[in-house]
Order: sequence, then structure tokens, then C-alpha cells
Amino acid sequence: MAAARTRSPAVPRKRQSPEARREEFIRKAAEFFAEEGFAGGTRELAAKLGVTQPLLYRYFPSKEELIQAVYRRVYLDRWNPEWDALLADRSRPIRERLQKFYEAYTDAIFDREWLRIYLASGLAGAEINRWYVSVVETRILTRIVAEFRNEAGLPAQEPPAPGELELAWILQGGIFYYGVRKYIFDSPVQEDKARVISNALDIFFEGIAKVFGAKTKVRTRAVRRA
Amino acid sequence: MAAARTRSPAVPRKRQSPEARREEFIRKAAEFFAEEGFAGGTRELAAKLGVTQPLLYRYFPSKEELIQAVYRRVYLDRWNPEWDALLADRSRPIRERLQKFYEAYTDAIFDREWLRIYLASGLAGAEINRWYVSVVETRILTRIVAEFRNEAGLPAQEPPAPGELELAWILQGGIFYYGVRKYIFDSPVQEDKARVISNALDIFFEGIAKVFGAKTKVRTRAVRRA
DNA sequence: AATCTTGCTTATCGTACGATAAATTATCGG
DNA sequence: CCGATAATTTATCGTACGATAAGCAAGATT
Repeated sequence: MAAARTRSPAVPRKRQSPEARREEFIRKAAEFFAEEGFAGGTRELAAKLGVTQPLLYRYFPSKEELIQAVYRRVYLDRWNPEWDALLADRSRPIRERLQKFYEAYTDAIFDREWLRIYLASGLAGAEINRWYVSVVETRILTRIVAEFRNEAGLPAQEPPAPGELELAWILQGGIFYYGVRKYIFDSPVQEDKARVISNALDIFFEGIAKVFGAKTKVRTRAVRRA
Repeated sequence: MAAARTRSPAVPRKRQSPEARREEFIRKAAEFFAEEGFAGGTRELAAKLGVTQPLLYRYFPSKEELIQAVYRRVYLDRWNPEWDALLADRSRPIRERLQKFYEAYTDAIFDREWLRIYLASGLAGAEINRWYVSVVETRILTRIVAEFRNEAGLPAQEPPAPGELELAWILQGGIFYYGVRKYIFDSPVQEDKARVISNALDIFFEGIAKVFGAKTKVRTRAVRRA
């Protein structure tokens, strides 16, 4: 399979810098582990890379370190810094900002590789997964709460209450699970992603006012129980 | 470790029937694979069971068959048939029915074992996972759609449109992701589950009317795009 | 109590894994 | 072109895995 490399390379590939080669390994390893899971073998990965298995250990001291590098690559390279400004830009209506943000954000993370590595790393209890959850809270959900506090005439500068974040998580989860169904479970889904986001936002915007007001003023609304 | 079993057993355990013993193996295997992942070794599992590794092969022809048995056990044993009647009982308000249903349903599936095996089997591409997604659609979401069609004065007997199911998935996902955060990601969450469900339902009920009506009548509502 | 049956263990096989060392090939500076 | 240096391969080690075969021992049967 990876034999035609020994003598003259069919494509006389210019030698890459060690850093670039390492990056290439990480990139392909992300694809590989996304499909095979982190229990996938280093030999099979090396075959996918077109090299022999011991070469991996020239670039990474252990399989575990390689996996950590894959984590960092997958988690850190997707956030677009412009989104911070987009979410905070009060010259545009919040509804429009969130629509554009979620379309762009899901363009970035809704693919088989990202979602599979995200969930697999979460199942593995990876530290970076917990870190990312807190990133979502500070970068996305806290801003959403702040905007709704602002719209409701409430003080928006103070940090959101846990219960307020939990409300925003409902929106986040409703959208996120669409990606899980499509790319992890391979379920048939409505293909128009922008429409799904629009619907989720419509529901959230219509519904949040009542809940949000009742929640932040006084917690007297009875919770029906069994 | 599993040595004190050779001679007289400390607890002279009554010999169980082969079926019961097999069930015990499956139950403990579910615990084990939930924690270790399906890449966990049969030796370690046997140690947890207090038996030797080859004994597993007396009850299951292969590790794969054992995993399939774990799938069936985890997926099939949680649905309470009473929930079908609960969801369909129009003598009670739909809001109340859904609150009670989701409280009971999440009592059943929101634990570390179920959620971890559900997601791991989904990542593994297990057939039963896709089957379960369709079960959720027919048993839960289709009923929710039917109830809202009924409330909106629309014909409720015909099967839900894909877009209508997608709306109900937003609710389902919003609630489900709460469990994922708590039991898979080990994130700090608002502890009052009934309240989270109540909030999700409040948002959904307030928001759905507008979206649902607009959606099922005529698809003229513009979707904002980039 | 003797015998049969079956649950369980001990011993072991072949394979695949992660990792290391040594040899080999390719690239680059002079 | 040559020698140094780095990139890659070949060969191999120790271990852990899934699985099988043979033996032993505990109940059950008569």
C-alpha cells in the first residue's frame, strides 16, 4: 500500500519544514481519529500519512501527545475573532446578530471531524473539553444574556446568573443537537441549516421574554412538579 | 485481586440460573463499557465481575456480541410504556403532559451510564442508535407535533412534516444537551432539572405558536441570510 | 455415594499494539 | 562533489488484547 515511496517519488515533493510536516501530521491525524476513534492504531494512521509507523515518534513523543495536539488543533483553530465584535455590535438588532453568528459558527463546527472529536474528547474526559464549555459560556451565552438583559431594561454589566446561562444553553443545545443528529448520528435532517437556526431563534425570542422577566425579577413562578 | 474465590466462597452465593448470570454480566458490562469505552479490555471487565476472562466467552461468543447485548439492554429497557398514554391523554393540558413526561423521561435516561453508552454507540455508528432516533421521533416528537396541530386547529391525524419534526427536535435537543453537559462533560449545571425542563417548555410554548403557524400555512416568511 | 453435567479456571495461542534502536536514504551547506 | 545533518525505514521488543482448549471442581441426578 505505502510501497511506491521507496525509490524516486512519483511527485518529487519539496521537503517541508519540520513545523509544516508536523502540522500536516496533526491535520491528517485529526481526520483519522475522527473516523476511527482515539483507539485507532498508529500503524493505520501512518499508512494514511504514507509513512511508516515509527516516524510518528520522531514528531510526537507518544500517541497521547499526538492526541493532545489534535485536540488543540481542532478546538483552537475554529473560533473566528470577528464573532466577538459581531455579537457585541449593538448597531444591529440582536436577532440579526444571532442569526448571522449562529450561521457562521455552525459553518465552522458542524462537520463530521469537529463534532466527532468534540464528543469523543468529551467522553474521554479531556480537560480541553471542559475548557471549551466555559469558552462557549463566556463568548456566546454570556453575551446573549447581556443583550437580553439590556433589551429588558435590566442592568447588563453584571455577570449572568447561573439560571440565565441555563436558559441560553437551551438555545445553544437546540441548535447544537441538530449538528449531532446530522453528522454524528447520520440522521436525515432538514437540510436548510439557516432555516433551522432561524426557527430556533424565533422560538427563543418569542419565548424568552416571559421566562426571562419572571426569572430575573422574582422567583415566584411556581414550578409544576410530579 | 480476584483470588479469594478459589476455595470456599466467602459468601456462599446460591448458584444462579444461566439466564440470570448472563443478565448480571450484561448489567456489569454496561457499567464497565460506559466508563471505559468499548475499547475497554475483557480482562479488566472480568476482574470487575470477579471471574476470569475466558468465562465471558461461555456466555457470549465474542466481545462484539457482548457489546450488542449491552446496547439492547441499555436502549430497550428504559422506555416506560405508560408514557405513550401520558403523552396522548388529552384530558390534561399539553403543557402539563409534556412537563411530566420530560421529567420522567429524563429521570430514566439522564445518568452517566445511559448517556455515555448512547453517545459512544452513536459515535461507533451502531445501528441501534439510528433506530432509537426514529423511536424518539415517532413516540415523542410526532405526538408533540400532533398536539400542536390540534391546538392550532390544524388536521392532526396526518404525519408530521419534516420541518415540523425539526421544530420539535429543537425542544428535544435543548433539554437533552442539559443532560450531556451534566453527565458527559461534567459541567456545573443548574441542579433543578424540573425547572430547566419547565423553562425549556415555557420558551417552546411561547415561541412555537408564531413559528408553527407561519410554517404550516405558507412558507413565505423570509429567512435572513448572509 | 457414584456418576453425570456444567460452571469456572489455568494455560496458551496468534495478533496487534505502542514504542525503541539501528540502519539507510535524502537533503543541504561548503 | 563531499561530508555533515536530518528525514525516514527496517527490524524488533515487550505487552496487552481477543479468543480457544483442556482440565478441574462444584452441584445436580440417580
